Amino acid sequence: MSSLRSLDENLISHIPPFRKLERVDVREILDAATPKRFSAGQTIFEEHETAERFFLLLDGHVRVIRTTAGGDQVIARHIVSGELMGIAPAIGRTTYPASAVAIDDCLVLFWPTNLWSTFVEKYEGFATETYKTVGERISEANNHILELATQQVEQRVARALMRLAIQSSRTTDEGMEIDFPLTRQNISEMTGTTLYTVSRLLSAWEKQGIVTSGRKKVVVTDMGKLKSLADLDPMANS
Amino acid sequence: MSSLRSLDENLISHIPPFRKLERVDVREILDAATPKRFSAGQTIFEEHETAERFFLLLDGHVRVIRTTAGGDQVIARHIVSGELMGIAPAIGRTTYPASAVAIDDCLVLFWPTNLWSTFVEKYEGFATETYKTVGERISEANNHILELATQQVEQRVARALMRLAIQSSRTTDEGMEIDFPLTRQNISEMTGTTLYTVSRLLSAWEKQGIVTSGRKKVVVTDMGKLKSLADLDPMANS
DNA sequence: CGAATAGGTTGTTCTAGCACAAACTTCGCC
DNA sequence: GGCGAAGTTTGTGCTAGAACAACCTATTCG
Repeated sequence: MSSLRSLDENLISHIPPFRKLERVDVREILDAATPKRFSAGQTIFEEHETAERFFLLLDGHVRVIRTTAGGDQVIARHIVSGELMGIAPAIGRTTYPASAVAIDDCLVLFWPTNLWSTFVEKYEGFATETYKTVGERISEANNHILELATQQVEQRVARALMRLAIQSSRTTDEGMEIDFPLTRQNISEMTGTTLYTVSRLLSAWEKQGIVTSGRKKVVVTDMGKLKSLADLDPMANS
Repeated sequence: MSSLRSLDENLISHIPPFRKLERVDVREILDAATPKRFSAGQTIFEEHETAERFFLLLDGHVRVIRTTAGGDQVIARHIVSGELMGIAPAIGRTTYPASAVAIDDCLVLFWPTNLWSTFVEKYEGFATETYKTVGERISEANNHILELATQQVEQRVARALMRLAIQSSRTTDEGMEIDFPLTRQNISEMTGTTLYTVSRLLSAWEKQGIVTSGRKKVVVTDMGKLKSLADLDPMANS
């Protein structure tokens, strides 16, 4: 009760889907929300499971994962604070299309799925903003397809690191440090390659001063060079 | 005028987004629509172009294409009759995310984009149905990513053909014939490989009685075998 | 504190499938 | 009815990157 009351309106009032709302509406939405903590490694929801809730990540990082029949894992995306997740109802699904696991300790709010339609009808701008989010995720997915179909492993890994650095890093004196634990294996699951190849690439890049990396840690020290690797056209050898 | 009046309500009344509508509503929607023909090879809309219209394909087949900076093409999906396309407004975009070209002669209806919000508000079930469509396309895209990241070329091509055969084929005495012109090059652009590799695969499969193929033509003669190729787990060699 | 475990590196081998080349077939069209 | 363009086949390299193996280094936890 007291923990519910303690949810501050500023927590969510700046987040896109809620940005255009009146203070009272935000209050209402918060009152309907349940906050929950997940510790690193915990599963927030599972692929194929009935989507009984949708979530807003307030703090921490979440990995969205799909698994093949053969047991291979693919990391579809990373969710950072301020993003909605598990929004199956938005796209007419009753079931989650992927699993979500907490990378570090996370704080989320969640609502029962049946409230989705209420939100969409009642709160001006909520629908448009979330559909914009959906649209962005479609574009991301399509770009990912384009990359997998046309680019070399080196470029794909370069792009993946660039995106992560832009999406979720802190700037240190070394450069842009990706601010959640990230293994070679993780990177390989984002790019459709093997942890060995990623390891070799990182080693090579470290020698060229493009990145610094350690156990579960990657720092981009020269974004310019990384970008030029990502943009390299493999066909342009004329 | 007379061509407009000639649009029959049965044309669209059975199509998911319109299925739940009253006859009058269907009439209204048809009256707002412009019909247009495209001949084989014509571009219906182009990637990055401002999305001024959304379309319903009434007859024919459309290829949805994305092009990389390096000039490579990727076929994102095929649209068959009865499907909406160019629905950028549904996902909060003002611009088309891909190009659409007519594979054979096509008949489409289109509406100005600004009618989208009217449709969503005014017609019960239109929103839910279209968001379901959006959801299906997201799933498709994610499956495609999974495939590209984890499967061998042979499986990807097998799957692509399976899907096409299911989605758009006529049954002849030979088997399921994909009912629009489809080249080796096209298949390679759907699966992220080269036309040479596709050609070799088709030749091999033809010898095994799985497919029959000719110029711009593919017939699946043994869906069961094709499916077992698609499902083959490359890791399962123990 | 020391063993177990998770993560990382690097060498070696091997092959799927790309690249390029060349010839063949089918089709549309003047 | 024959020419050119578009589509297909097949052969011959060749290499990116997967697979496997072995070893190393942090971390964690009893």
